[in-house]
Amino acid sequence: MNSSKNVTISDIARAAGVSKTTVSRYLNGKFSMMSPETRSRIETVIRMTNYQPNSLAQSLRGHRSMQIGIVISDLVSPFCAAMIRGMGQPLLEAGFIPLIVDSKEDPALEARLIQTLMSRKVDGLIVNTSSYVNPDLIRIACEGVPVVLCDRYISDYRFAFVGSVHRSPITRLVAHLKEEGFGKIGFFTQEYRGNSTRFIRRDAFARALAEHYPGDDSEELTFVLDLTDQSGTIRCVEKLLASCPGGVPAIIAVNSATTMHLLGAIRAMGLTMPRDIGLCGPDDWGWDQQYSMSPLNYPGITSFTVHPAEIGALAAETLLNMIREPDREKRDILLPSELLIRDSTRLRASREEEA
Amino acid sequence: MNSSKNVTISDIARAAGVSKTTVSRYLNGKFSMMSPETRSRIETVIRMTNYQPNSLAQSLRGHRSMQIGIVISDLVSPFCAAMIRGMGQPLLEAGFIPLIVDSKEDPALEARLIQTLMSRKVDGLIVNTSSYVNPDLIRIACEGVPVVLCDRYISDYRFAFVGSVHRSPITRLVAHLKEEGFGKIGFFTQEYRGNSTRFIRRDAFARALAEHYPGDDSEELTFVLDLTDQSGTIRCVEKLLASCPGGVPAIIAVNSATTMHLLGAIRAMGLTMPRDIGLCGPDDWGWDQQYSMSPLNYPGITSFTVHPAEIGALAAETLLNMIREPDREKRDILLPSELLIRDSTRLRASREEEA
DNA sequence: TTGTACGCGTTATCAC
DNA sequence: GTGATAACGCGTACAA
Repeated sequence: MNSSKNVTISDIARAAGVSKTTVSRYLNGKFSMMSPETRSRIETVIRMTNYQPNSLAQSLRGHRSMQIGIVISDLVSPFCAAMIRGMGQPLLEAGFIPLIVDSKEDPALEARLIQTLMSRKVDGLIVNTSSYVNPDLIRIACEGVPVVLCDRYISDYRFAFVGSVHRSPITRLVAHLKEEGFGKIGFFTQEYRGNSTRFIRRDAFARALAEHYPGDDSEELTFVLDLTDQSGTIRCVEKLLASCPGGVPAIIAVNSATTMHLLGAIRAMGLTMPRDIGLCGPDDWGWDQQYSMSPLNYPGITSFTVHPAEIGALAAETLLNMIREPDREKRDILLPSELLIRDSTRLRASREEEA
Repeated sequence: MNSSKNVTISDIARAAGVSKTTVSRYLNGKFSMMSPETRSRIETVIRMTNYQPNSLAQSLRGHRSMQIGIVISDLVSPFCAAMIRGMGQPLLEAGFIPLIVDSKEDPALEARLIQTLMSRKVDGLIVNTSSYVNPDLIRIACEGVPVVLCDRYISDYRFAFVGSVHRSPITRLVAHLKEEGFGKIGFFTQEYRGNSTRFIRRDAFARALAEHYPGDDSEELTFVLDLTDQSGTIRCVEKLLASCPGGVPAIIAVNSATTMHLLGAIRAMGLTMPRDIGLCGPDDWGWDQQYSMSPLNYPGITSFTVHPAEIGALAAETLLNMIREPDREKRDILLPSELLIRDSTRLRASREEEA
């Protein structure tokens, strides 16, 4: 959008010797309403000038901006990046352009950004929220703007939601670790209050522990890490090891960032997996699908699949449906997960090998 | 932007008992042009309705969309994600909103996306290109739309450019490896033609090799990998090992994705660093700054710093300057890099330890 | 200090 | 088949 004069529909009309109306009809494919020769005249002029209609004017006139606001909690996380990529295709194909903003896990910033998007007149909102309470968002939804929540949800309101199954993979992981003979399981997490995903995973851990390790206290075995503090993490791992004398403990990491972090800690401590300690967690980043030889694969780390790109794509499609048919009932979509057992938790096999 | 009637400037005017003009003045902070009481009346009404001006109409009227197009080559790469994050702050603070699109390293898609952005009337373009030739982009720049290239450049035209120093870090790396006593250096890269960054790094390797390893052929020692083919990579590593009988070879990886990939391969082959092989490369992802214990740190991998977020921020600021002062001369900005020597290439120290 | 009237580039309605 | 014309919501000469 520049100071230099842009070619408009009137210019085309004048050059083709027709009226704006006819050009507009041409642009919207109403070819049956004009003679073949005017059609081709217009076509030629448009070709020559490579004219493109001003979508701002179209939006103003048509009351639809064809813009979708996307609020993401942490753009640099591979999980979020993959979700965003997943959203792009369906939106662009439907003629919408995403306005992507990054709240950096800051609820206050998130609120401001949502305001910004609203004043830009977006036709809908996909929110991967940093908040757990967000009255503004609820108000917006009530005012009739289609909103889809993505991966994380908010209390006090039933939004359309697309995410992953979080509970059952953790449950199966605990059962698997028990079966392999691990003596103790620690759940290593980032701060999990105010984050529905972490909260559910940690809750699933607590319940599974009660079933498979009846004596253990899930409070004591939940370690809340600061991913920038390496020595703190090492102390937590040491504590877990000390709590399991004569046995081998295992770690369930709450997400991939924590897994990577622990991978570093375990190597720094000179521990061998699974002989000294087990490690497993979600593959939130979808790296299993993308890279054949990520650090998650060698040495193989037991994980369960998450599908961020698919979540994003489904969220976008859900939103598009809401825009097309506003009164359709909304239904949550939860993507299933698959367990991938790898060496980092194959304790029995490793023992047999040594014997 | 919904079917339900939105509150407009006329509504505010009517409610406050003034004209649209006065409200408009209020919105643009021209308080000196109205009496204190009308000002407060307007303020009240706007509060009550939480009215926000329609930015579409503002843009149409003012010939500035306050939108910046961002074309990224690979959104899911941590490097690109960090660049985008860096752009966000300056743009939003200046009142612009980024329209982010992902070309997925596809030049044809890139061209289409740029068209889309132009028809959305963006006020400027930041392009992290997937092409090496792009006449459309050159045409757009010539038509007066401000364009900044980011990290990668295009042939045949002098765009404003923000990127990293690529040549000297590789040179210093080769010198370092020579000094440590590595017998051979292999340059492991993804396809590097049509990618200015990879091309420069590989060229720097060739020149440095000629200086420090006069006999070696840089052609033979350049290995072009497919990051989805693990066995192919392993064969390349084996070839490098075989070419260095009685000595220890080292690998320079062209980027972080390749480094991660090689890390997996080396572990899968059961090799120990630096005893059996050396490994180093750029930290394109800025993980050194972000995570205290990334897999790059344990075991420590020698790397040189790259600053994607800073590149993004500087690119955004450069573009804003171009918008504000169109005729200012454009100057390339190249961010410096720092070498971080870690265990993966400390061959001498490792030998002394063993002795 | 305040208001009127026009134009930004489109599309939809209605008339020819 | 084609074309005036009136919106869409806002900013700004110009007038009062």
